[in-house]
Amino acid sequence: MNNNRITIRDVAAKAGVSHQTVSRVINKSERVNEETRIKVETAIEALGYQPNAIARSMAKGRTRTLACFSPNLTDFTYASIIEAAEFEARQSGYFLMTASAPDSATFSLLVEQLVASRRTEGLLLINPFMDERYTRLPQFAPTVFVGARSSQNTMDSVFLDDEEAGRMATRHLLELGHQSIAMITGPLQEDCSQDRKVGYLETLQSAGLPPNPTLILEGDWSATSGYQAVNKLLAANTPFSGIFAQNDRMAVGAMQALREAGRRVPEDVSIIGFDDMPLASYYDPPLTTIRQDTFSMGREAARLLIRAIENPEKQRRNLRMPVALVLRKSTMQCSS
Amino acid sequence: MNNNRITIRDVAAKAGVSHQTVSRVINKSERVNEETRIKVETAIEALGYQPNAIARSMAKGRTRTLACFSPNLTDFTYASIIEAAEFEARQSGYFLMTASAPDSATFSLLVEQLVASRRTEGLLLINPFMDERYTRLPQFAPTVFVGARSSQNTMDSVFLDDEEAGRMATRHLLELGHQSIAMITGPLQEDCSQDRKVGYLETLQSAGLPPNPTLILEGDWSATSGYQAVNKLLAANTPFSGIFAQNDRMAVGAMQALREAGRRVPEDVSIIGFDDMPLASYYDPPLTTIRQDTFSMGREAARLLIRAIENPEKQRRNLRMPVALVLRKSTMQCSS
DNA sequence: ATGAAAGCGCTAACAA
DNA sequence: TTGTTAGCGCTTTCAT
Repeated sequence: MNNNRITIRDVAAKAGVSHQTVSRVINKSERVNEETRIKVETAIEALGYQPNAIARSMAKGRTRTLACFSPNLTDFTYASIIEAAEFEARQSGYFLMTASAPDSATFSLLVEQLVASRRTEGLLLINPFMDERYTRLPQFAPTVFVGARSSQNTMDSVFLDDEEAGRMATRHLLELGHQSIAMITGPLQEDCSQDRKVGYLETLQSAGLPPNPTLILEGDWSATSGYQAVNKLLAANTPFSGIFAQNDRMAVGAMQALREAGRRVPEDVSIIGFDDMPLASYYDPPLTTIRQDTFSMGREAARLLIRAIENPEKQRRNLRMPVALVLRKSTMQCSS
Repeated sequence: MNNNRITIRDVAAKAGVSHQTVSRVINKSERVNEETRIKVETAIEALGYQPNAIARSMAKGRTRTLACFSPNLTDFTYASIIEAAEFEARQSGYFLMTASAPDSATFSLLVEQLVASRRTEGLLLINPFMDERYTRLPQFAPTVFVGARSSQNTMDSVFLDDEEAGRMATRHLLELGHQSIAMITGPLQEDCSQDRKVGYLETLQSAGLPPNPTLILEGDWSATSGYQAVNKLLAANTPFSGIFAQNDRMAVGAMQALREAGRRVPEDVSIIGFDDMPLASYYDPPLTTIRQDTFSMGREAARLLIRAIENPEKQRRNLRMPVALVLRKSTMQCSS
């Protein structure tokens, strides 16, 4: 591994110019004579010279690298946001260091090693809900929240219109004639779970329906938790003809439990999910759901972060992203 | 954004020592007196000093950063490998720059910007099947293939035992009495599709069954392609009672097509998938499949890469990872 | 055990 | 237009 340890000076020597001129060429500076530029480019080609990005970062004090932390990299929602952010960042010449931070200890360590150490110039924080995270945020690098509002005005954020989403899902079931609508929430310490719940409660209230606490169950986003929630619901013997699951995985778990209990979807129970995950339309029945545009979220988050890095004087923004109802076959007119 | 532009020299001044001594302290060098160490640590604490990783990289010629490219970041298989690799890398003090390289132009650019530029010390290449990629590999940094054998001995690789997987799936259907077994492959330019096909053909042959070309359909891993493949199969009017889909998404698409055609799974047609994707057990019926251990793959890939970086003299390895049959409800005894 | 000097490969600022 | 001189913040000699 002799490496292409060819430096700007080797090129300079070969081309018979100063290393600075080489620097001007690789930086596409205007102030360089056509002839010398060609000489330099020839030398670069001949030697196979590649600029050293670390030395460049060192000299310029900029790494053009962003950090991106999320609870994990496998949930489709996260992965999709990251993919979009990476794509958008690259358009602007930035790269992404990704890491999963399942707990706050890991998170703090990552902030120190990737952000405080100046390896990266900013942080994209996906689902920054948990525990003491908020207190461990980077001190000197801009941060963008994805999936949660930033409470202060010191930070950008991109998040869903979760209240409206909760209203939308609930309204859909109401319009189909359902009166007893159960809801399976995500972990209630997460803003989005709370907001969707608010939308649900509001909509029931507007319809003059009192909320029934036994119809509200807390899940943890997993299919298993949706499955268990429905079993609990069935055991409670409270009648219900509709379910609003705050994500598709829990909806799928719920469908499984209903199937096992001999309740048909949608004939006996209508169910609406959230996310529009891949293959949501391949379940039996295809899942009616609320779609979020993860691509736009990732893209906007990256844009905001780069803007915060390059124009720190501009005001921070909080982008509320729209959601959409996707009608498929898991909901229908209430028959009871 | 005044930044914590506190340098080693500020700390040195505050502690009344040379900057070199500070360097020794932060590098946990033995050769430093207890008292001075405490003085320095106090100064570090007081000033909130954070070592600059870029300057460190510059001086040491090492970035402790790995690049990881995959066709995308959202396919569960890829995401899961990346997550595991990132986790493993971090255990050894390495970080990961991830990027999706959907085509070879992007790939070449990324190799240049992330690897040739020495931002990263090695490359993890997930599914390096396509086009001219092989010719654009990094010249001076070690590379590990994930999901394909490296043909030369100059590179590590981690891949599935795809032939055995193909045999396993086919044997399972044969043992259930199925004689007409269709197969939906992935893109045939990918090694794994080819290898799984070889396993399928071998197993049929051992059973004395001649392969039927109309029963072999090429998909592109998408659910839609599985759906279309089955429709083509039905249109061809060739009888079949079993399907081996080379991934779960295509299996799910296939189930959809069968459902629409009024064929029951597994009563009329048994179907086995591949991957054991999340929620595979939540379909109706729960999907029998071949499981791959993506976590181990990512972990081993990262280990191999770090080994190649730190011990380049050691021989490259090609790890063939085992797969396992996961029995669920989408296959049953052949009734015809 | 500690310090001084040199240098990693580049860019910025100033001269020529 | 080009070259020279200084760093960027750290580590690595080599002295002391």
